[in-house]
Amino acid sequence: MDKNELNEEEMRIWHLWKGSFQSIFGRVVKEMSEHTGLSEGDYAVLDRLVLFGNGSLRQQELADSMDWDKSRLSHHLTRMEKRGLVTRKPLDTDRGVQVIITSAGKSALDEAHPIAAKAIRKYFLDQLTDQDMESITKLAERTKTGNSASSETPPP
Amino acid sequence: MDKNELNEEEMRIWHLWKGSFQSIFGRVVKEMSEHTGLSEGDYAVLDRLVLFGNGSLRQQELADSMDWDKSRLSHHLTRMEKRGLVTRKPLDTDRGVQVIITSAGKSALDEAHPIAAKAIRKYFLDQLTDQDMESITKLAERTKTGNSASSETPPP
DNA sequence: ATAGCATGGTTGACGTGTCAACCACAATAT
DNA sequence: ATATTGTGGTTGACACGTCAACCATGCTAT
Repeated sequence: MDKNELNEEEMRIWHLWKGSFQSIFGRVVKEMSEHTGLSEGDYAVLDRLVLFGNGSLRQQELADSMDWDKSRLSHHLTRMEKRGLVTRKPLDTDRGVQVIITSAGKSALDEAHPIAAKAIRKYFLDQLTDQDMESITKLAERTKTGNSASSETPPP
Repeated sequence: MDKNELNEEEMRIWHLWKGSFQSIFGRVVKEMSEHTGLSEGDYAVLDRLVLFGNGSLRQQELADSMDWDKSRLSHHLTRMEKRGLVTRKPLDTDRGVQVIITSAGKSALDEAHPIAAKAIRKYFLDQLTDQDMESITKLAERTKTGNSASSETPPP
């Protein structure tokens, strides 16, 4: 096999894998955002705030738990703050910032949960065989890097 | 099982699947763009131009083959044109537009091919067992929609 | 004291994506 | 003649992501 190009079979696998992920994931995300007004990022932020911080986390912890860099999170929180989903409060102990979910954010999250669950079932889980699940699990283990902070059940 | 929420196991599978795709795909794309200056979209456009059109296609055909809407493609081509990777020429038969790869575009594509192949091998193919491949193939078949135009070997 | 560095964040510029509105023109329908 | 619909594409606004530069502050080493 020439290491510098892919044969038919290799291409096929790569594109099937890429294609099914993007198609399935796209449908889930679209259904979520259409029915809740929350983007994937919004949902991830809100879910972590209540799951890991009981409603608030410092910005750096939030960034780590999502594997987002600080800049991305800063921009995203600015947009979310503008929409009233979260608040930011500077800490005095430290130069850190505390991110706090608002009641509007909490409501949005509560509404989003069942919708996300249904979409994930419909487009993903219902299509999986036991073999698929085993395969997914093992591949994830095999390709895991120093996957630090994401040890608990994170959002979609 | 409550249809309105996901249990631990369902969550776990969903996040493993999402996580490994994004991690692997991210590494491939990053390696490609770092070593070639082409984004995933650039590469996809250029590859289809030569593969399906021997160097040129009308814009609508290109859009269909990539499953991009016309607006997305229009914006992307504007940027690519600015960088000298493609040219656009209006057709007189029709109100269509012909998209033509430039020699710079062709060179960039030629350089990108082996780099893409190596990255896809390193981060994806080398990690797959036969069972994974079977699983990927079957899941793709199971979730396929009216998948119209993308019948041939498309780029990353 | 002061220079260097790490921490925690913000900002601006720019590439990428999506949506809705628009435009030019042709083919039909009323 | 005038309106409707379809085709093929552009445009502007705005959400999202990434990168590099910046800022304030505190810690360490000289």
